[in-house]
Amino acid sequence: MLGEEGAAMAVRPVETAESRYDFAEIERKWQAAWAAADLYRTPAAEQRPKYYMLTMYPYPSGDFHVGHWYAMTPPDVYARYMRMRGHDVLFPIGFDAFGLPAENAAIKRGIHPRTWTMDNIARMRAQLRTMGTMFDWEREVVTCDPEYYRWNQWFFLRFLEKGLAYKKHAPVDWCPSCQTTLAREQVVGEERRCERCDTPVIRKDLDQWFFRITAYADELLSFHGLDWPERVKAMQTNWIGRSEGTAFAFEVGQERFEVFTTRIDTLYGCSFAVLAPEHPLVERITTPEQRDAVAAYIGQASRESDTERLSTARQRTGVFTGAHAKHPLTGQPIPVWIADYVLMSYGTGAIMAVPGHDERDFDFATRYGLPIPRVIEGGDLPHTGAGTLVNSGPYDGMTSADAWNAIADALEKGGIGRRTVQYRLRDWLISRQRYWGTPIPVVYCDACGIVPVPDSDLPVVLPPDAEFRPTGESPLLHDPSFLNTTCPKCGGPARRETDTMDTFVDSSWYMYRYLSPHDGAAPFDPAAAARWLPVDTYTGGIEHAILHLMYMRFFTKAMRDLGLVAFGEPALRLRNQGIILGENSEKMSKSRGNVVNPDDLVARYGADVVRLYLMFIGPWDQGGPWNSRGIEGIVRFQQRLWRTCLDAAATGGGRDHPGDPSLRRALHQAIARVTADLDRFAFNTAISAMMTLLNEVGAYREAGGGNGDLLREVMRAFTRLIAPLAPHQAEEMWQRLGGAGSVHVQAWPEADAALLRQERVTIVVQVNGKVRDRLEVDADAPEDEVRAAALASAKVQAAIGGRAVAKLVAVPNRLVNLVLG
RNA sequence: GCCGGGGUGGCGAAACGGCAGACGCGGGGGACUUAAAAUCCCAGGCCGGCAACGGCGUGCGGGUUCGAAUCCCGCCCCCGGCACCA
Repeated sequence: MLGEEGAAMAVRPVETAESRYDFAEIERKWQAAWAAADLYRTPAAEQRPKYYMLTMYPYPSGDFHVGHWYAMTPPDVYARYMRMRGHDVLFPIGFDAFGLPAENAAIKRGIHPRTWTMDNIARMRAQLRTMGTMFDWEREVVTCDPEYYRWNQWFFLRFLEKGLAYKKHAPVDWCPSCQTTLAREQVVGEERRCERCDTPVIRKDLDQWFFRITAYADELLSFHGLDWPERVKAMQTNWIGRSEGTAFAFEVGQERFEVFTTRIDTLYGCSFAVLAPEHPLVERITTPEQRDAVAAYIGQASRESDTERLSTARQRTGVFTGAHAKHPLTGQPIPVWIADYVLMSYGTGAIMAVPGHDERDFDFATRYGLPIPRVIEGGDLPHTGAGTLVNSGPYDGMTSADAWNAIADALEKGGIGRRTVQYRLRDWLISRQRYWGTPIPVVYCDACGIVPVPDSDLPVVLPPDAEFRPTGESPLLHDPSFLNTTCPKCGGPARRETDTMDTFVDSSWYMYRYLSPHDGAAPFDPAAAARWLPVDTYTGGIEHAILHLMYMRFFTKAMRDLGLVAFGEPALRLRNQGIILGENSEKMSKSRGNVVNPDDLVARYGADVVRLYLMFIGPWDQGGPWNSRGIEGIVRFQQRLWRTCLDAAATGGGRDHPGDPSLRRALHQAIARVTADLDRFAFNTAISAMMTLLNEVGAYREAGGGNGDLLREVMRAFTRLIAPLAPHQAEEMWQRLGGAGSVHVQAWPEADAALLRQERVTIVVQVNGKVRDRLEVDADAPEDEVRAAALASAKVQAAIGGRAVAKLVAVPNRLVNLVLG
């Protein structure tokens, strides 16, 4: 071509071998450059507003799968974005390094858990680097390091002092496969299976350590000031299970037992009472004639597993104790039964039965021929709703709501009962009968009993030369050097606690440890905490909705009450990722053969494309199936963006073109959209806005636009917009476009409202709400002008068909609706 | 049963109460090429029609409104959580 191109000739970038974007080379280059320049070090001095971006630290299982990439990309994007928006960003990473898989590897293959764990961590660190993440590795936390877990022990001791940690003999859940007890939260589903390994748990009576999370039950119900998904809040609320009711006692001769009810308004309908088979009073009140039947029933109930008890749920069974209790208001004797539909673990383990107005009591009464009185009018029995009271002495004629209060008042006045609140939430069982966890820092002394290990003796370190037995028993039980110690109080011989802590203890406060990961004097540096906490945005999987996220909230509240921090919530905003499914829309698994390996993807497409594609699939909290065709669309986008960038760099001078203003407007529209979309974690629409902008640049070139200055202006801004999502390519583009320094420390572009304004706008003309024509008019044209133009339209006139226009609705710059009479 | 979230083209999905289907995938047509790949362009909800155009369309039935995917009421279905919780 000679000199300047023919004026109207389309100028568009051409694909050549040289213009192909070489992701492998470029990604390697910039990852090395960033590391050498320490680009992602958290700023030490306070200069700009802080932003603490946190993602749930991974378990070092050995390899990241594509789900980890899906989980890790948005926090990285957001951290980069907030940095460009002018914040000092803290974006740390670490490893949740204690846990059973490491111990299983030790038992099976003779590798020490520490070796297994640290090897995995090394491999996963490298993978996280190939993703192009901006984690600050200087702050890495590895929870199996004594330097970390000593502070678990320190917190345990503080909790012990505060009465927030205690030991109790209690019926607990035991996983026979993991060979340890579990917290109630770790037993899932109707079949009561171990959350980790899916084995049905069994009940055991053991001495175990608990954290008193129930002390914060009410406070945990308040999510005030938290921007968390409804789903998570609902799950926690449901788990805590608060219910308001009335507690009162029944007298049985000299004995008495308390019951809890939420339906005190139905008290006059109580025709019998039921105790849980395990209730301590059963033995004392059972009459001699009933003794054999009761003993047989209790024996049968205790032999049955929970699963069996549940499978016969519809067939309610029970046995009469022979005893009678006195109705607190009528004084009538009512029979006392035992039945396994009453649980010892909830409320008081005893109930007042109101068969007329409760399904379960109705079934039971029907089966055993007990009376079913009606105390609320209307409908067939059982009638469980509210209504007007009958057969209720002085309360007849009252509504349920009024009677509820009146009867509660009467019981309180008579000293018989009181209003009270019950929770389903139980205290957090933290004892684990495993080796690979934090030793619980107490010793047992024959003279002094349970003695806490003094702070100065921390950490209590796991013995490194443990012997892992094929039986799966904790090596700590058989390690004399660990087991035998002296009592810190009396100096006599003592024995160490061999239980270790639930690994959820580790994860309950790791966001604090990132502030000063090597601090030898305190769990975290208070000055750093004041600067950075609480976490501004926290991301992770929905599977932790109850477990980790509730424990973490509890820890922060306990730390606040210990005077360690000034706030009560650790994370202000929470966002959950969805799950990436296999190409066949099923869960990815080796057995299904639909696993997508991220290392293969990175080798084939590069990290930027994988990041972009994962974010483009759809709303992040929704997840979705992998699509190997879909990622090719992102490859095309990447290549087209690259060619457009080279083209912009090579195009000369400021040759004006009539398309210039609309291209510049397209840029500012894209800036506005991408900014708003990233703010709301809508990565898919942010990317589509960038694709639209790229299409606009293509159309501009297609139409002969050749203003090189404008093209570079657009592409420099574009480069900054895409920098959080495709950090490597953006860095390379930034350099090619003549930008100084790293693109990742540039200021985020700002949309100019004046440039967003259009000179001409398209107005939709509706007749009776149906679109009949479109008009192009000047922006902000006066209404009567628009109205005249609308009425002048032949299409509109045809639709009106000579009828009268009764009403005209005009929305400026948008539409006119003609309503016919 | 209770709680939470959904239901929009062939597919993934967009849409402050104001042009439904942006953006992308797939399929279709075309340009370039000896050919293919790559790239670029065009069309693209469904039905009728060569077309202009018309009708119908956001799970179903009502309602509010000049105007509803969006708000309200009543259902249906799907996903997730909890579930003998007194």
